[in-house]
Amino acid sequence: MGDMAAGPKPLRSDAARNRDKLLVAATEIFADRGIDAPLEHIARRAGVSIGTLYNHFPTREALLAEVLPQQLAALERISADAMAEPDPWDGFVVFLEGLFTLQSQDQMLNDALTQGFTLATDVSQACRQGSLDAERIIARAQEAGRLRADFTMADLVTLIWAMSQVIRETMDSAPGTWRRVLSFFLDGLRAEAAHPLLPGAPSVVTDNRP
Amino acid sequence: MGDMAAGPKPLRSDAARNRDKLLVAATEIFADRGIDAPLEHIARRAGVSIGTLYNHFPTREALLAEVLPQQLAALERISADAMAEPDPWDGFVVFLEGLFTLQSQDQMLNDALTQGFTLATDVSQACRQGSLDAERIIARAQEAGRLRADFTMADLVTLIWAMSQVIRETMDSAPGTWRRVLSFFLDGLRAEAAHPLLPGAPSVVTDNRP
DNA sequence: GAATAAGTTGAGGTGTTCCTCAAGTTGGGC
DNA sequence: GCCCAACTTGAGGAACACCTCAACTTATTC
Repeated sequence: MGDMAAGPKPLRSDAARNRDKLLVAATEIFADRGIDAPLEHIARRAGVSIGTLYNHFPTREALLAEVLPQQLAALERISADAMAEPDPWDGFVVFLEGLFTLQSQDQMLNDALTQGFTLATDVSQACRQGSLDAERIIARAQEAGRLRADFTMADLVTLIWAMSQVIRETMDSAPGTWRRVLSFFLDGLRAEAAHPLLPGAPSVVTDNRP
Repeated sequence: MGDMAAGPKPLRSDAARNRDKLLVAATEIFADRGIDAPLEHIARRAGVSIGTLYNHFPTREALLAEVLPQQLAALERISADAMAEPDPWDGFVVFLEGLFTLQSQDQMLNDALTQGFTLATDVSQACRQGSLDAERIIARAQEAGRLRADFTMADLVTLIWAMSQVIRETMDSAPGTWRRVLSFFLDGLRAEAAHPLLPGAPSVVTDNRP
């Protein structure tokens, strides 16, 4: 009764348990080894054979598609916090700080946002949602005359690329370095700091990734 | 007579030819495949067996140590140009533009500067020389009151990390993007743009790499 | 033009990760 | 308690990159 909409198939109890163990293991391993961590490590950590992993998740992307959105959800909370900030510039800053804090805590997220928008549909879907939020935060700060007018969504993507590397490189030796870089960068994003772009810099930004 | 100071050993003619072919091939392959390119590719491009490559260069680092400084030399010319610029700020900008132009033209250099000061002694030696030049350029711009006072050499290293990723990511799809990011960043580095750092940002910079 | 030291070769061993599949195990309905 | 579909297992094949070394080739010297 009522399992008409259950869709796929009910899993056997042991299979369900293994699936969960795999998801937990994947979350951990991906978080600190990054998105390219060997799947064998995940299977081992889950106490399960590699065959079982492939049984449940035929590709690495399938596994990521289950694990990533969970982390990506944190991003929505951050967007909300940012919009809740009364001052639009502060909101923009809160958003960036939150975003990079997440990235610095989770290598998977860092990789995902970098390599990224090139992943499984579920994932890029979540990214797209994040993009919309970001766009609103940017627009609000610009309308208030606080954020320089020529800053675009594509520039945010580029900034994410830049910071992802800084985070990767300093995570162990000097965590927090990214806050310093961000401070400098933010000072260049204030409306009153804006100078003409360097000659040769593209002024029309072809959207970086679809 | 007079080969007392010749040091190592005179190479046989064919060996010398092969060595040259290897260096040329390495320069090309490293430049567009990056520092981790398979050594087999280099041997093949040189028209020589993999054994011969290992014969001449026992490790990847040994090969890099011959090829990199050659490219790194371009950096010295850029430093010179920068110091020749009458305006200290312009000099600073010229230096950064030159540096990143090099990086965007040569994946090897990009990787080397990123991963980098962790390489063979010859290489890190050359880096150290570059560091000294950079330090002078920074100091000059700061003494003129143009570059914000809290910008350090370690921040330059961090900036290089950041830009290396931007360059890697946009090289094919949108080259020149790095100029846009640099424009924004520079606007944050002007003395008059300086605001207090974000809370949590390290204000004393432990030198990033030895 | 022989002799030989110098140099070259590439098949093959090592290690890593990917992924598959035939054989074995087990949950759960009867 | 039996049975079978569902699930698990891990050895092993494929791909790639590393590096070595015994057998071969060649430049040079006399």
